[in-house]
Amino acid sequence: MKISKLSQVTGVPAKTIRFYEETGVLPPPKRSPNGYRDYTQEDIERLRLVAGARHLDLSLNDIREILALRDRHESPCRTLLDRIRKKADEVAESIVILQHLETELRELHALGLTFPTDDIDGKNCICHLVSENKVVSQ
Amino acid sequence: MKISKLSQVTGVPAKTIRFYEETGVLPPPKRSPNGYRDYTQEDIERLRLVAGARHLDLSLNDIREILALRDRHESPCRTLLDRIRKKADEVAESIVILQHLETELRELHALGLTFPTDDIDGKNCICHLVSENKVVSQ
DNA sequence: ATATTCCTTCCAGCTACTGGAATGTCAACA
DNA sequence: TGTTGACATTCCAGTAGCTGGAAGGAATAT
Repeated sequence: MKISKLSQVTGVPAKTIRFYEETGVLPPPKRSPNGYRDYTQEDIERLRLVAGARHLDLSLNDIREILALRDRHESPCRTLLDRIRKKADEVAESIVILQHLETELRELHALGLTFPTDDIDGKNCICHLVSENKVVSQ
Repeated sequence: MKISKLSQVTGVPAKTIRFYEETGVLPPPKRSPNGYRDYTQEDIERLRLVAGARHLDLSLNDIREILALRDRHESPCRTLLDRIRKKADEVAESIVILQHLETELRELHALGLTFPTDDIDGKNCICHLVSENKVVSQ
């Protein structure tokens, strides 16, 4: 199976497949006599696992580790579960940070709307607020 | 004022200050006879604006634009307000995406916990779920 | 004199791709 | 047979925003 076919069945761009190979996420596949990459059914499964894990926003480093376990015929399930939990925690943290950030942005925006926007040197200028430490909390 | 002082009063690492200069966010400052960068009060204000905007997660491109307006003695307040609103919208979007992701991760984790984690080839293996399209929704 | 700290420049690396150039291969069609 | 078009290959560079480190010069304290 050529790279375009693998790309099609997995939804992963060919560019990205080559990139995964180059960075050790996927093993170099056999080559056809013409030099084209020739993938097997196993490659599909492996790439599907990679794509699934990426969809969960696991890092390529995590994925490399998980696949390495698999290649040593150890079940990566425990490790994978750990990473998923850890990732969920990280995501939860990010959400909190972003919620604060959104609040801050909306408040600053609302405050800015009450100002004349052209007094570049005035204390009321939005630019001034942006450089204020009071506003730049956290 | 040397770079370490500017770094100290703004909280921006010296490395980052040099990086900002290199990438056109900050203008090259005067140099002392010994070749050291020599900053003024204005540089403090400018860097504070940059740091404040970065804290709001505005991009360096946005910030460069805003500062360019300022350097042309136009008030960047309207532009800045626009960017802040746009950024708030983007952040809101990210939050929704991350919330979905967290839900998915928690569900997958909970589901994974109910499986034997060692049947590497079994249908119940968490790895299998990760590569399933059903789970990889969105 | 020496030790320490600060300054300089430059180069490399991080994450996960993506775009593009230059070139090669293959199948179909006139 | 020639040519077109869709694929394939490699390699290089760029994205965002820094950060780390090496090699060397300069200022300060003991």
